[in-house]
Amino acid sequence: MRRTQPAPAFPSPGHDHAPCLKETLKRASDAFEANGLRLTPLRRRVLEEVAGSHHAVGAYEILERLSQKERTRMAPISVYRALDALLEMGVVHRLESRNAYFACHAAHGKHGARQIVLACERCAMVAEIATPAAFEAIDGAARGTGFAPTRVMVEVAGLCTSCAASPQ
Amino acid sequence: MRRTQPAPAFPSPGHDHAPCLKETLKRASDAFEANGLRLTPLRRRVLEEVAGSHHAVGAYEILERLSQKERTRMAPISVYRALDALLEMGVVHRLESRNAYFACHAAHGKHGARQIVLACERCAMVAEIATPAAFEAIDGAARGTGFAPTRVMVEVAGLCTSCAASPQ
DNA sequence: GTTCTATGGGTACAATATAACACTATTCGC
DNA sequence: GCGAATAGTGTTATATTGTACCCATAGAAC
Repeated sequence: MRRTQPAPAFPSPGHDHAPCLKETLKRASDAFEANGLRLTPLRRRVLEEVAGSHHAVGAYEILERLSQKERTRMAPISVYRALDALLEMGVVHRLESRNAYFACHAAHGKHGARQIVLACERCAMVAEIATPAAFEAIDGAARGTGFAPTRVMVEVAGLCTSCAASPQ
Repeated sequence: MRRTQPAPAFPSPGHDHAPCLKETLKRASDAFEANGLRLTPLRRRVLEEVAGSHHAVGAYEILERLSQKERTRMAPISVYRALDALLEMGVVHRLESRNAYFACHAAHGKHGARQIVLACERCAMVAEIATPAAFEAIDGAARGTGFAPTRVMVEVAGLCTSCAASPQ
């Protein structure tokens, strides 16, 4: 029975992350293929950095990590191009309030990311949760004014379970 | 009776903006005073630029406008400091998805800005509307995961009434 | 093969935001 | 009044984030 439970929004810090990563890579691979594009080595490496944890990371942090790991000197634009492709495929999202990027660890519905983003102010851990009622209320309110929404962004800053529990 | 209607979320482009501006300045003045701080000339000038329309403006745009109007050479940090003070008072908000700032043209409730932000992708016009149901759903969903929210940000990108109606 | 699109290397630069330090202005207690 | 504490601003330099532009290569399409 436990296997049918959804993963908790904020996995414990010590959880086995390998399956999370593997699944994200699989979905990325599928998404690119479905669009006639390629999950190239560069894109894959960038995705691995982003999806290597449940934390949001900055583009320049990705850049530094890759440069160190591979002893190459990458240009920022290379990372941004890879991120753009991954964003386009929906396997990576941007945390607008922090100029950072995080992997989507759950399959999206057909309407794209209708999930709210919870981002810990202390550790930068990120979780997405489906919240249809919120999006319905937002859509309704927006349309009620004559506004035609194309993208809804909900980001909640606060403390994740671990950080709220730990002192200071 | 018309005078008791709330202002429309997106005022018509040709509306008389003077009352909007005046009201915002008044609320700013009150807010600073209530906190033992001052709406200094610098802060007032920055606020006038931001509140001079219902559009979101960038910090460097404010900087350029002020520099031109007053034939002075201002440093970016001066604008940012004024913006910080105005943000702190809640009379200006930041449009996170566009690194831009806009004036709050409506009084806040006691719990700060529990309003969703509608931002036109074409003309950058911004409106805020209270949407309690959305925030309740978001709070509930977040707390349900053990997350402790401190700030909820809802930004909706799309087309405002005017832009949706005009061709292209 | 030629052509088209996708991909990415490289250089430079644009856009946004802040650090650090010095100085002035205002308030508050006496 | 006067000194101390805090708020506010000027100045210089720099950090952080993101793009423009040009061109080389690779793979698919015809």
